[in-house]
Amino acid sequence: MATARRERYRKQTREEAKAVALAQLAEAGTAGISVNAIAKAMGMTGPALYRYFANRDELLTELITDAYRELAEAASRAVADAAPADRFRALARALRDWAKRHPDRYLLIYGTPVPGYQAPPETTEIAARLMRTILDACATVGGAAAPGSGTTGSGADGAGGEGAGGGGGQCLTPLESELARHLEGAGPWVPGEEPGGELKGRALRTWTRLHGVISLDLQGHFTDMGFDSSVLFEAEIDALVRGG
Amino acid sequence: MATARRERYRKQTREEAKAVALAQLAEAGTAGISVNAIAKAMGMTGPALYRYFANRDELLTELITDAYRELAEAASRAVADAAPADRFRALARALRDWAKRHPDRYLLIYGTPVPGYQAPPETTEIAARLMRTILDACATVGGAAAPGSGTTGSGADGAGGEGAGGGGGQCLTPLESELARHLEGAGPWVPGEEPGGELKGRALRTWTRLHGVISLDLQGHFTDMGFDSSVLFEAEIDALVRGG
DNA sequence: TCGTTGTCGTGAGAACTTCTAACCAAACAA
DNA sequence: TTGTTTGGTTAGAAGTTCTCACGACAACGA
Repeated sequence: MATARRERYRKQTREEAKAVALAQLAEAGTAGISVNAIAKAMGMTGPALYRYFANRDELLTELITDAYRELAEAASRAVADAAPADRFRALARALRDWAKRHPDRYLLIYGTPVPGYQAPPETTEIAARLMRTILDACATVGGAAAPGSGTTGSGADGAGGEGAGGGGGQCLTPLESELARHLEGAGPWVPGEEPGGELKGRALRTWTRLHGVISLDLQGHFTDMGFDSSVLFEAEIDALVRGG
Repeated sequence: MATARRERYRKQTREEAKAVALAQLAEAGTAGISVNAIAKAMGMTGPALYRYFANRDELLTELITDAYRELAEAASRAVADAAPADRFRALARALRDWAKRHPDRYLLIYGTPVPGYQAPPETTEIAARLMRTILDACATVGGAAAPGSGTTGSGADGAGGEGAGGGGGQCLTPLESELARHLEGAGPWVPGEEPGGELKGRALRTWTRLHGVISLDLQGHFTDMGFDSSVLFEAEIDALVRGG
């Protein structure tokens, strides 16, 4: 099995190329990633890299799926490490922490797509895994107690989220209930048993709300507004565990 | 004043160039905008366009500020045309409608920024105008009735949003109140009198939440999930007018 | 040990890109 | 009419992605 050496070497240079690409991404954005420059930084000429990546897009795609996988892993690890009652907050904070630690990579996943770009099937598989994590975490907050649409989620141990305030949580607005009904029959989001419409609605809200503050924060739209974005983020977490 | 002819002609070709650029943007993204190709489509050679735009970035910047201005105008027009009680919903829908009508231009404003890029001062002026519109619309929903931090917003005619459901709206979670306190002293967001912290918090929540579903929708992250994003959007509007 | 095979890297080059420089003609101003 | 400004051209530098033909070298079978 001397051919294993080659395999290892091949993988090694691919990883090195991706590392250099990440450095370029951080300091000059997606457009700043140059195959030629990467090769030069690695001590070889441009065309040599085409032995390892078919074209620039393949390299970019690999960067995207890697980032996506890491984000999903950070999320599920945070959930696994937290006490049941803290899972939802831990998930939210893990998402934001990862994004703040790797802003360019987060925007690589959730940033502006190229019109013709088709996400590879592996990406959708990772998306499903992340969605599973979000759904499970949502099921731990207040969950399963709601009437009507049955939340057939998996880990539904109703621990509830330290209800400190006054108003009754978990009461959906009319349109939120309509959303739950609308989502009831929505296609297979995750492998395994499909959760109920209300749980899906909660997951969707957490996803979009957290992404809303994270992305605007990363893109610098909060600069010069004189406030700490983490306070806003924590308030949104609070609103989510409260409002369902 | 024969020089006015030249001024007019100059403006005209600039507009034509931007129109061609928008077409390229729609079908190939930001990276697909080529000065050379634009010039060729207009019937001239590449370098000729450099008489009208200093470089590619200036053209891009003009596209961004144009889009930003149009979005802000669409928002304020929608608010102005709506009855006081419907202003908030009208604003939210106007933002989404414009984004769905011009997806690439919305992502030009709120999409992935180039690391070195510095937004021109006019951009921040437009951002302030849009924030003013959002703040005013937020002041019409439930507003001004909250105790504590005084909402010194301008058009605060408390019409309220058709409270159909049961639970009492406008009760902030502990962390939402903390956000309001935190925002109380935040720097000058808008020209004129500065609104109170609670109102700012509401505006911030509507901004980030609406952007969250709009951007994920435009970037195609909802495809193959089998639901109508407008239902989610309406539910989020509902949650905003309810939860403050 | 020799010969074959497959992989890796090189330099050359095509077809692009942005952007500068030099030049020319037409339109405007005095 | 003369002079200046403006808009267009071609040429070219420096960069990009990516293909191709060639040489060098390691791995493998006989």
